[in-house]
Amino acid sequence: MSLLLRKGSWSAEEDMLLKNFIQKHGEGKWHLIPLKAGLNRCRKSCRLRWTNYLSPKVKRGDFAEDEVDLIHKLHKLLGNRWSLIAGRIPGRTANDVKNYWNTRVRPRPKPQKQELKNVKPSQHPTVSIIRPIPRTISKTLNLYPHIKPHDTGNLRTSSNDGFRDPFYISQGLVPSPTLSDNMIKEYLEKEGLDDVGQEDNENSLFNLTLDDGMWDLLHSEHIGELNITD
DNA sequence: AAGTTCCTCAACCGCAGCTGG
DNA sequence: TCCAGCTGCGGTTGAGGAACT
Repeated sequence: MSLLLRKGSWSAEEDMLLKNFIQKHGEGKWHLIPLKAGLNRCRKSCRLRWTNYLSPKVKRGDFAEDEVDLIHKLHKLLGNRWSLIAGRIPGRTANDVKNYWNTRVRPRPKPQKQELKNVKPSQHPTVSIIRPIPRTISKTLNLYPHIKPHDTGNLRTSSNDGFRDPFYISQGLVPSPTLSDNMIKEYLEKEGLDDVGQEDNENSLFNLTLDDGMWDLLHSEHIGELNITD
């Protein structure tokens, strides 16, 4: 007899089963949930339900003004990298941010039926999709073995020399460039930004997750040459 | 009051990256 | 090196409630 997995909205009972399982076993064991929690749901559905709705970390309600501001700034830098953006906004999930952006910021007006009729096939607009250039980094490459891998990739202020600590992208195996305050200031001015991300409680200007797209952006036309220090 | 359209957001789908055998 | 399984991500859909006619 084949076991059909349930789809659609979650019941209160299912929520309770999922909560109980995660309280007992912790997050991350998604493959065990359908088996051990007594839930007739696929593991993807369970993970999504927890991360987007049931987790105590999830903040409900409307976005505050500063959250909206941050979303706009980060989207300008990162594009549709919803999980990265959400990672900078405590309590908000990638789904929240994505939904917010698609419904409030980028509402697509539905074309009227008459308008559709009037558009000939040859007049359909062409849309170019620009994606970040994929960059493969060897996991065994470590140019600076004396520096321990850093797993956050956050940009932080260094001591008093005007330069920021080296940081590491991805798995933290490749050293990043070091950016001077002037370089960052120049970048923010060019982009019309006053600040990005969250204030560090020390003396940093900002604390920004630098992913591949941002790396390429900084590395190419916006900042110019970057220093690499050891 | 009833029918229709619009809007929101939870949930699904397909794909890519990672990991371990 | 290949492959299968797992996880996480972004794009999209659709149910259901609100607003409008």
